[in-house]
Amino acid sequence: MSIRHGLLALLERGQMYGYQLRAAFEESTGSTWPLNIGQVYTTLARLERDGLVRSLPESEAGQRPYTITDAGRADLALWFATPISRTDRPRDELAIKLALALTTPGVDVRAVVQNQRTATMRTLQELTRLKYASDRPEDLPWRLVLDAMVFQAEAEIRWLDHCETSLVRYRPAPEPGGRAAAQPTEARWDGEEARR
Amino acid sequence: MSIRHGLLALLERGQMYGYQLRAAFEESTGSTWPLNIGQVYTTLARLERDGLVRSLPESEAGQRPYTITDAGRADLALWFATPISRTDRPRDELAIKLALALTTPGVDVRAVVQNQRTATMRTLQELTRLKYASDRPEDLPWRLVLDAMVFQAEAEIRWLDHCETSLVRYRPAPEPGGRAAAQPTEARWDGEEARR
DNA sequence: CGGAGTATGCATACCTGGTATACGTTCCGC
DNA sequence: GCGGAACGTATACCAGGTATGCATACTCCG
Repeated sequence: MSIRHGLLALLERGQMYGYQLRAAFEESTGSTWPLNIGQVYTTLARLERDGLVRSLPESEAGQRPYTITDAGRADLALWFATPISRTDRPRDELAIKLALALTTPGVDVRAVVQNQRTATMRTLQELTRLKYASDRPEDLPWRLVLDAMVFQAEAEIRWLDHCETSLVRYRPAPEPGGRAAAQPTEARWDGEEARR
Repeated sequence: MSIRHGLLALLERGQMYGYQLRAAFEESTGSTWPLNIGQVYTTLARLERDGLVRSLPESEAGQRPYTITDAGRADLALWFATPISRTDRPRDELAIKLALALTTPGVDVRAVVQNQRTATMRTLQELTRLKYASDRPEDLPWRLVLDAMVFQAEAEIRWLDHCETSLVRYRPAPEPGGRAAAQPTEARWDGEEARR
C-alpha cells in the first residue's frame, strides 16, 4: 500500500497529473526507488475507483490532472497516524534464504554468509559515498531515506556476523554423510514434525 | 522471488506435496511469515511451467508430490550463490512515509515518528520474549530469523531517533502559514524542480 | 531544413505475490 | 452418527511491478 498513499500524499500538495507524480515521488526519495510510470496510472485509476481521488478534465496540453478528495484526505491522515506493524512488512528474503540454507543438503552456509557480507559492505560504502555527495539542507527527506538504508545495511552486517558465530558454535558438521538426497521412497516431512 | 526459491530449497530435501511444503516452510521460519496455501499451488504450477520442478503421479491418498529437476537444482544453487542486492529489495514503506510526511502540509512529523517508535519498541519486546521462549539448539534457523527481525527493529529505533534529532535541527517551523492548499490555478511542480 | 535523438505524457498487457474462498476427504470425540 | 478439526487441492481475484507501445514536442547537429 505504499504507492497508493505516496500518491495521495503528493496530491495533498495540489493537483498533479501522472508524469508529474512520478517525478515528484522519485525526487522526494532521491531516486532511490525508481517508480514505473505504468504503475502510477493503474494506481490512479484504482484510487479513483475507490473515491480517494477525482480526475479533472484534460488540460489543453493533453494532461489529465487529479485531485485528492475528502475521503482521500481521511485515508491519508489515517496512514500517517497508524504505525507500520511487523505483520504488514514484506518477508525478509535474506533471512529466509539463510534459514533454508541451514536445512538444505549441499549448501555451504558459510559461503552464503560471506558473499552476502561483502556485497552488503559494498552497498554500505556506496551509500555513504552518496550521503556525502550532496549536503544541501533542503534535501533532508532524501538524506533521511539514505540514512534508513545505511542503518539497515549496518544491522544486516551485524546480523551476518552474529550468524557466523552461531554457525561455528552450533553447526560444526551439518550432515555427516555428505549429500543426503538418498531416501527415494517417501517424503521425510510428514507433518508431525511440523507442529512445534 | 523468495517463495519460488524457498519451495525449491524444500524440494531439494526430497519430494513433497503442496500442503507439506507450506508446513515445512512455516516451520523453518518459526511461523514468522505465514504462507498462504493458495500461493504454494500457484507457485508450484509456475515452477513446473518453467521446468524447475516436475509433478509426480497422484498418490493413492490423492496427494500430488513434486520433485526438483536438474534445472531447478541449478537455479537454486544460483540463488544461494548470488547475494541479495540493494536494488531488488522492496521499498521501505516507513522511509517513504517519513520522507513524504516532511513535504506534506498539515502533517505532524514528530507525532508520526513518536508513534512509530513506540510501536517498534513494542514489537522489539515481543520479539525478545519469543526469543527466550524456546531455547532448543535444533531451532537455530528459527532463532536466526528472529534475530534478524530484532536487529532490524533495533536499527529502526536508532533511525527514528536520528530522524527526530535531524528534525529538531533542520525543521523548527515546517510551513509558516499553516495549511498551504491555497494555490488553485496551476500545479506547483512543473518538472524543472523535479530534476536535481 | 530535415531528421535523429530525447523528454514528456498516457495507456495497456502481462507476470508475480498475496488473500479469500470453495470444495472435498478423513479422523476423532461426544 | 454427526459435527468439527485437520488434511489436501484448486480457483478467483486484487495489488504491486515491469515492459512496451504510441504519440507529441523540442533540441541539436550536419
